Amino acid sequence: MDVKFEKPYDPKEVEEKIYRKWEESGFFNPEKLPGKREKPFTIIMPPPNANGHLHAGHALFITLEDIMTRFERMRGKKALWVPGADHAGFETQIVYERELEKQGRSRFGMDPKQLYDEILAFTLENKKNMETEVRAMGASCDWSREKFTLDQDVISETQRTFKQMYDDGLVYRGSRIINWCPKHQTSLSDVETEFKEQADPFYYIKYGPFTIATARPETKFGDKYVVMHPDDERYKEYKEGQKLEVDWMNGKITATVIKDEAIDMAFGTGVMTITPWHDQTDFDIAERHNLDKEQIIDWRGKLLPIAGEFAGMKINEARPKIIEKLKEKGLLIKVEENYKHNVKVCYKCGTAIEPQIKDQWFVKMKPLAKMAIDAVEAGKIKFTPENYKKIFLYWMENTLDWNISRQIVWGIPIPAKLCPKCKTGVPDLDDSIKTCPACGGAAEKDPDTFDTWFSSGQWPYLVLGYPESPDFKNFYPTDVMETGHDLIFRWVPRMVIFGLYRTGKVPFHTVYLHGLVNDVKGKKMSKSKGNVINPLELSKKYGTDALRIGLVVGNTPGTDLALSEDRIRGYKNFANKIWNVSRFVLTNTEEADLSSKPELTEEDKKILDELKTTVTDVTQDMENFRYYIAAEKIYHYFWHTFADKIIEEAKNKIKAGGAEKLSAQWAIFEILTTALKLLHPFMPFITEEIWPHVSKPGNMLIVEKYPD
RNA sequence: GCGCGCUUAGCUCAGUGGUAGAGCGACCCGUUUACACCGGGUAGGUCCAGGGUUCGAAUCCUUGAGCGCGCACCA
Repeated sequence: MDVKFEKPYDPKEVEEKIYRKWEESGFFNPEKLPGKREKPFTIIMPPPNANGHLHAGHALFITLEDIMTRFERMRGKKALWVPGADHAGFETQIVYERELEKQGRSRFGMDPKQLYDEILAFTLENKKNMETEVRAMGASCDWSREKFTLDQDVISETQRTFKQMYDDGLVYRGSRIINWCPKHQTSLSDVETEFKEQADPFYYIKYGPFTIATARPETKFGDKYVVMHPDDERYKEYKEGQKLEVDWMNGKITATVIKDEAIDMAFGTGVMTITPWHDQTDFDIAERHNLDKEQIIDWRGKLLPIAGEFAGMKINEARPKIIEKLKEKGLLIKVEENYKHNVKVCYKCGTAIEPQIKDQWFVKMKPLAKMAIDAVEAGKIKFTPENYKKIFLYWMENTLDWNISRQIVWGIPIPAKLCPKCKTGVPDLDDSIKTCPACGGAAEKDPDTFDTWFSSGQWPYLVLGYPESPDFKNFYPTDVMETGHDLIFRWVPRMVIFGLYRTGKVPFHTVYLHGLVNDVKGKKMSKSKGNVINPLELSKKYGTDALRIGLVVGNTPGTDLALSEDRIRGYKNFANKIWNVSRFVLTNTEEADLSSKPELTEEDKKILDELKTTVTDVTQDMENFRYYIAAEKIYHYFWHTFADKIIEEAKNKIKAGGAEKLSAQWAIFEILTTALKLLHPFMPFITEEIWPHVSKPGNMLIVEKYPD
């Protein structure tokens, strides 16, 4: 045995070399694994965005998924972990727009083709960085199967899904209220918006015989319907459909009385006027009563000619002027300052969302959600932690139709033709439709792209080459979907829905949701706060193994982690401990003949029984996704039982010589090799580095059999 | 408003019916060749509060308080 270890352990020298060794071995590819392996174990990696560098959250998910993969590989499964890269539509386009801004350019007015090509080049560059960083984390994923979300087969299959859903009546073209971001000039789905609490003045305005209240006077120019609850005694003299002459912002108008139960009698005066074009509730009321809808604010957030002298003004500029005018006209009754309400904003830029009516493609969610609910209730998908099942079901039961059109170039084109005349839209996969099937007019290509989640929701089966590839037959459904708990709404339900819809099977059997990685104070990391911890730096400073186990120990699924450097430093010391224990064991067993099991002392038998108990215990935790506790148990056993007690006592036994010595040598050697195997999923580099010294040169721990 | 969590040692958090745990930090002692990236030891907790179930509750039930998160609404 060769015991020429340097001291202390230096991860820098080891990690790259070991990773290369793994890649050259081919063992990341399940087909190249040694031995007969029947059962597959599959994880599809949530593809990191190819628009920047890895952050701490990536480091955590790579570690967890690598632990799962390495564990199952060592247990003799055909382990497959497929890496990917996400073009990340809207997100990447925003990142690139910032780049453009820095150069004094803007995407608006740019030729779409040129913009697309520039973003593509930018993305491919970042993709390379991202891949290098995933490797640096020790990910044992099969690079030969890597997929990019804009690979041609992914695009084609995504587009086919769209067509199929249209044919099945699950996708429709609709003129409905959507979330419009005036800065980014695109519509957004509900999960791409957030609510921000804001304090604004609340204006009480005279509207004929009524008083209405609003925080948004600038939308009120076209309000010609006044709505109250049918049971409201205060207004029972007014009848549905009754017309009233009202002196309004820009002169006299005719208002119509509408009765609708959506009105909250207790709120404000119990009367409101509606702006169907710019408000969901108002839109719904207008739909129910078949009322006119008129656009007041344009796509850039400026007032239209209906606003009279205010036309062309931005909302914030117009508002005080409008209030001034209302005052002059004697229409302003009172102002309540500091009215707190929630404003919907774009989740990326924080700009107030302007609801608008727009012709878009929508997915009818109810029937799809039903399939997902049934699958989960039938136990076909399990959640870790379990309470996310409730959250999943709750969301699924309350889902709304999903707008999948985006007015950005960076994405998968919606394969459809639109008729500018009659607004009809039809899918067209092979660009063969030239005239509108409804009115015969010239059909134009839909310039929009899909919401990223429309394609990434199909990721599990697209990655495996659905429907033709043998990989799909061999590895689908996958075993685990491991992702952040913030994606429980954005991503997980869509994968379940699409998986069931297109393949008839759930895409995965287990959903493991990790928490967010926050800074040491538990605050969310963000560039603007300057509290971002770069995992690559930690890896360089303390070693990847230390980073990995530091991210996992005590980190229960679903719970956010406050990451401190101290924590990682502690595990660097542990790596060094492993190193030194290995040196000790090797130097003290070097001349011993351990080719066959010697007669063991009673005490050593007991020690080895205890090892077995630990193995069983840890294995059970591993099988049940309790990595946070498994890691801690191995750590504790290795350091405070093995190193502090067993080895300390072994020193005397070795000195004593004879049978006692040989027994002790056998025991410590056995414990070391077993412990290295248990540790390998968590700390793959150092354990792999040591392995040839305790095994035969050339043997690799990555494919050793997990102890039992 | 609805939903989901959390509240345990100075800090970060495990534990989830049977005499309170870890890491980090603090304090004291110790350089016996695997390791000072170390070893030995010490201090520190009415396990948020009240009520209940139980032989026994940090753990189960119930009420309440505080905190966090998600969803929805807000004319």
